[in-house]
Amino acid sequence: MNGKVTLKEISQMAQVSPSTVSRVINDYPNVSQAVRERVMTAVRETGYQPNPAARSLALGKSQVFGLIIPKSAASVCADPFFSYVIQGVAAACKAYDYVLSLVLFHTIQDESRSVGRILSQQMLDGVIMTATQRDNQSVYQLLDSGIPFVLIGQHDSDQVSFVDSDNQAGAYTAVTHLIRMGYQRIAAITGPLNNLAAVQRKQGYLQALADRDHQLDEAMVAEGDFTEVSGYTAMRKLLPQRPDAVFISSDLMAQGALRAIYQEGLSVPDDVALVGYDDLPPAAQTNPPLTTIRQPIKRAGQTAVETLIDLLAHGSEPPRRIILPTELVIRQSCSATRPLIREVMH
Amino acid sequence: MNGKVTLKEISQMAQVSPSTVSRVINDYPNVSQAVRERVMTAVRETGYQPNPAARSLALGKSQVFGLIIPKSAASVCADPFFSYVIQGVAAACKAYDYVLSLVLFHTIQDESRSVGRILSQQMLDGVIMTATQRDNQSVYQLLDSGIPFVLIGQHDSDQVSFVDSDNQAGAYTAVTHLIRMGYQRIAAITGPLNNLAAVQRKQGYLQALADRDHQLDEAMVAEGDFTEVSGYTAMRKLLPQRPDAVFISSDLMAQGALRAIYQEGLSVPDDVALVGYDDLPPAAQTNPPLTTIRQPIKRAGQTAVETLIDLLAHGSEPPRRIILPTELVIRQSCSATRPLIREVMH
DNA sequence: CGATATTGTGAAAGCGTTTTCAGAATTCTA
DNA sequence: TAGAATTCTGAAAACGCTTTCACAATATCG
Repeated sequence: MNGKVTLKEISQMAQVSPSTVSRVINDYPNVSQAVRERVMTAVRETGYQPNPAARSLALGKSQVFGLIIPKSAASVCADPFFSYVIQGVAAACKAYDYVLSLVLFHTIQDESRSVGRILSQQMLDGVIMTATQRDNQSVYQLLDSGIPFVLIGQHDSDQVSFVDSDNQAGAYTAVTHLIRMGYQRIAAITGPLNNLAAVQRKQGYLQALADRDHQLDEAMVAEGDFTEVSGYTAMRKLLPQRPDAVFISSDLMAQGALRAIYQEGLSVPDDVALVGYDDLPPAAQTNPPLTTIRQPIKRAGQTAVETLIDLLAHGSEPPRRIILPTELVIRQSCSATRPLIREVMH
Repeated sequence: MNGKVTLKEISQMAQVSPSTVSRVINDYPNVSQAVRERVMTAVRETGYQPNPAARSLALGKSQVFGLIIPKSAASVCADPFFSYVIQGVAAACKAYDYVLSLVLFHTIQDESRSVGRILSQQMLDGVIMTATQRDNQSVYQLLDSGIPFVLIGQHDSDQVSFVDSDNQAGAYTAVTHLIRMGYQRIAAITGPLNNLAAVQRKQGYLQALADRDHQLDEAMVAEGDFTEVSGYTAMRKLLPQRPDAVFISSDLMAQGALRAIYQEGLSVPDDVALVGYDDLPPAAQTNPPLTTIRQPIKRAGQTAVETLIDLLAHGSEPPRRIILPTELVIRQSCSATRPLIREVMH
């Protein structure tokens, strides 16, 4: 139908100046009722929509936020974590009247070259990025570019604003729970250790063991990369050590671990207890349902948007560092009865 | 660092006119080598990035495509289908040098009000939308707006360009497979019947039964809404009819059905065989792995982008109607040995 | 009722690009 | 080597909006 009627044409139809039309469509005061109505009529009749590019140009801002997810295609699809991040960010953008522009990087080479292009292809008022490898350059590129910028997850640089959950505390809680339940040989499957969150969760695990005088056995720790398959592989590596419980740094890896355990004909939680991390819906649908650490992922997305708006309003200094709490969710993948049995056995 | 150096400043630094700078940064011919280098130097020194809003305004296009997913927050997160659509569209956008803007509608009220706002908030060169309820107005709004527009999934209107997979044929293949395997009491769990794809799959089911002279029993068909929970509920409704096989219109619902079956202490495929639809990765990770109909979802996303570019280049008439093939993927959720057993029993 | 504050309106100058047009400088042709 | 063809370059007008400024019209005050 329309698509190309301009403000000037409206102004002619309504017999007023362009300035006045602008005032009307932006709801400014100081326009007489009569004129306002004449303009609104013309707007309605023509289906006029202001041209966003022109508006951005005049205003010097676009009302668009970018969300950058530097992950391989496969991971983004397979890991519901990203669905929730996207969802949270999208919802908050909408609530605050921003448009969301989504950028998925597929390969790492892709990545560093692309940050510049993203910024030049589109006028973005700010950027949110999910955490990435520790040595990744994109963070510095964004920092250098001067664009307001919030990371979901942490980074080594202390200049970045970020939103994250308390990884170490979450892991600590999970492992402490296992210890309290009486498990003795507690293994761990970590995320990729070039990822800060993975490191922090591992530290929580180690700390919990240390605080309760449990021995650390290096062979009881296997590194995964947050994928289902890596959980499977790691668990196969761990099984010969005969752990009676495993703390796993993501639910998705826990699903892989489950596969490996069943394949050996063992049962959960009787032979091996499991605690996961994330508490995304699939966690409740495994068999048995997973005990896990709930991360408020959607809320992190939302908070990231709010933080970005804060940066826009009050400047990027000092960087905001927001840590959201986690929560232990108890389901059936570690037995509630086990400690009783143990005590009887003593 | 930068962020606000303009073309005009570059032109002063390089002692040339703005027109020439524009020519250089857009790689036009007819610029002397000397001048070109002077300009490039200035660009490099300042870290100049052209302002995308100004460019869009001058060019009359933005290089931005919108992807609209009119779904509740919950479904988008829980159903990997959408991850794959997003992934496919994002990858293709990047390949063709478009920026992707993502819009998730959370509620239906949201939806119809919003289409107009989306178009006015951002300058979009085209829109891709995933299928929605049949009576939904958004499609007509988009059509009316005149913006180039491709639907992923079909619609009643014959004016829309769309990309879809062959739902009816896929379902037909699945059910025929079950019949060939010797199953007799074949039930179905459909998607929400206000969704065209759901209807087409149901029709494929009915057709396959009819073609092989199987009786249709209304009580053997239950309607779900593509969610896990609805699969669970539907399966519970179906179980009293003692089906020996069920065709389920999405893998996610099949997972729910599995839960219901296990809860009754029955086994798959010995008591009930299952065929799903989609073949997203979770399908291979269920226990047992799901036989299912593979839909090329990522490719549909990619094709949608390509179609949109085609519309841009050659106009929207006539509407493009693209149907992608599906494929039967055989795994363990329906027994390969069953027909033999049956024949022995006869 | 004249002076002053307030409200309503339009002209015009941006915002940062691209592009058309014309003119200047260079190269080619015979 | 004169003329024509070609290659470079810049001035200026768009693109469609917002906003400042000035001014007219109206309302308010003592």
